[in-house]
Amino acid sequence: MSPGNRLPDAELEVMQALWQMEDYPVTSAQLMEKLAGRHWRLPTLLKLLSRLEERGFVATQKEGRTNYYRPLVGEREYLAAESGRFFQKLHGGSLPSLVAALMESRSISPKDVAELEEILKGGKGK
Amino acid sequence: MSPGNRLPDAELEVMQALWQMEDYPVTSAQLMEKLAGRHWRLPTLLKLLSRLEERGFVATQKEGRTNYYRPLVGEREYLAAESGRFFQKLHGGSLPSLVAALMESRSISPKDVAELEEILKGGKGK
DNA sequence: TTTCTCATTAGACAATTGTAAAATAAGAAA
DNA sequence: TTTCTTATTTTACAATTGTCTAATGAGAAA
Repeated sequence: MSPGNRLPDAELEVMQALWQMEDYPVTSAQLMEKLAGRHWRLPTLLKLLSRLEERGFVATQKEGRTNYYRPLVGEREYLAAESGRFFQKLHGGSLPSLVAALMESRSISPKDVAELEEILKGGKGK
Repeated sequence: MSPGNRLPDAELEVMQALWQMEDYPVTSAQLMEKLAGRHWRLPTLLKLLSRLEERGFVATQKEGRTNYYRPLVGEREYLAAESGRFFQKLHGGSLPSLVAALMESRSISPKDVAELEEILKGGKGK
């Protein structure tokens, strides 16, 4: 089944760190390192991981005192679901509306869009 | 100053209803009508409006017993800010990533993108 | 002017989120 | 086997959100 809901910001950050890992499973120590910038206390990260487990986003496997984590939901999968929701909710499914907003926020330029078009030419057309 | 933060879902819905109104100011009764589908109790809507006022999203002006509301933040403005945030946070500012996600969620087709390109040709280029 | 109506404001409350201090517990070290 | 370490789990808590019910209050109706 697909990711049903938006993740809270802090949990999303943990998932993003997890998705960046080279291989699985990983320990909380490895995640702490990747998330060093957040200056979280270890229990904070662990709590977020346990909530992510409840949500079905990560699987935990314990070996003695240590926990090993791996993602159950892929990044592509989550980005697709969440982007679709955002697109519908805020732009009513209008691509021109979305692109206009991104240009207005100076997030993209017309050139970006043109380049994108190039890439899509020859895509799995329909 | 620009809209600093993401609006909670319920408040966003109120703003969307407000943005759809023909002319301002409007009363809570008119908003209730536009939001009929939500089946909110009147105090619920009023509370959301008061929170939106605190945030600086709407201006309230009271005439005797009645309140009149008008948006202080425009839809374009909010969509630009929020879309930019979303784009950065989830896609790291990568348009290909965003478009791929939208295609994967079946929210758009390559044709949509092609049409968009048409529209942009002749845009305020650079 | 007394009372009724109904919009607005105040309170209230449970659920969610962000973050961490205190309590556990299972190996490691003595 | 006794004690120390330190990852994990429990608790805790304040802030935010979604929705209401109860309390107000200002015109309208009597």
